Amino acid sequence: MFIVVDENDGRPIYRQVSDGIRALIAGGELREGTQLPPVRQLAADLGVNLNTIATAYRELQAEGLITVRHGSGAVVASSRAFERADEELRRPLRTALTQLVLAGLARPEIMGIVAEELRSLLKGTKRG
Amino acid sequence: MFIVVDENDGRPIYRQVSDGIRALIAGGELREGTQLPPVRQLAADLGVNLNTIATAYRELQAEGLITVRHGSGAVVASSRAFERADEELRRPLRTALTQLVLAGLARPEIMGIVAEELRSLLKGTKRG
DNA sequence: GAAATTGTATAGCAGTAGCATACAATTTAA
DNA sequence: TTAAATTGTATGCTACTGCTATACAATTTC
Repeated sequence: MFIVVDENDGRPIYRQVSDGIRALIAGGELREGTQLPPVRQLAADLGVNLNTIATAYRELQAEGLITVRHGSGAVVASSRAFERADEELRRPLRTALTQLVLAGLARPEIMGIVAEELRSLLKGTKRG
Repeated sequence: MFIVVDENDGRPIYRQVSDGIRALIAGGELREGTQLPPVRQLAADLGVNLNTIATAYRELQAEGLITVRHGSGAVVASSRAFERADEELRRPLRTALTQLVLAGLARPEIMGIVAEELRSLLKGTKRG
């Protein structure tokens, strides 16, 4: 699977995994009904423990994005997460934008990067 | 000081503090040469331990944004952080955008929110 | 219904976050 | 010039988190 874990990425591994899957769902690469790989397989692919993957799956399930069942496995349940507070959605955006500003980028440059990232994220979805 | 710590914010307190100060520097509210409050004072204001603030200050110093000296205190050193890899700047942006997409927002809505946040962030700076 | 497949629970270890308290450098002012 | 005040730093402790290894349990397959 189409996900990488990076040692020097500040995020914990399970979050890197869940973030990666979120991006795939948001981008339409993983559609509702699609079966996710078994925790053991994805764990082996990424070279981590199966419990780490299980944690990622549980997080996604808590957001309503996937369904996890014992003997079967994990399936994409929706491409829409449970509703969240506006502030909660804006906070990480602010943090990211702050770093871009501190990197010395001007407003139009920043808007360009955002548009570019959003385009690449949504590549393969009808929505936009 | 113009910063809040939120229990239910996933970030550790010292990161909430450093992020808050970063935003103030990026937005021009804190200019080069401006003295930051002593760790004890800011700690008392926010109801946390002084070491938590000290950790935040050290993080900002490591990025070149402030200068910390023993008997004196912390001073804003620059409104430009040390250079960072492009990927490192884009990653948190992607994560934030993903959440907006999963919240069901369409591309123009998302671009609007981004523009709005960027505007509010840069309010009070000449740059843009 | 036995074997294989798949997620779950438990236990342990290392690292992180936060706190209380003691220490050290610098500045202030007597 | 030195004592007091101010300001950051270091140490030690506790709770929690992230990750792992291993054992357990539900479901599916044959």
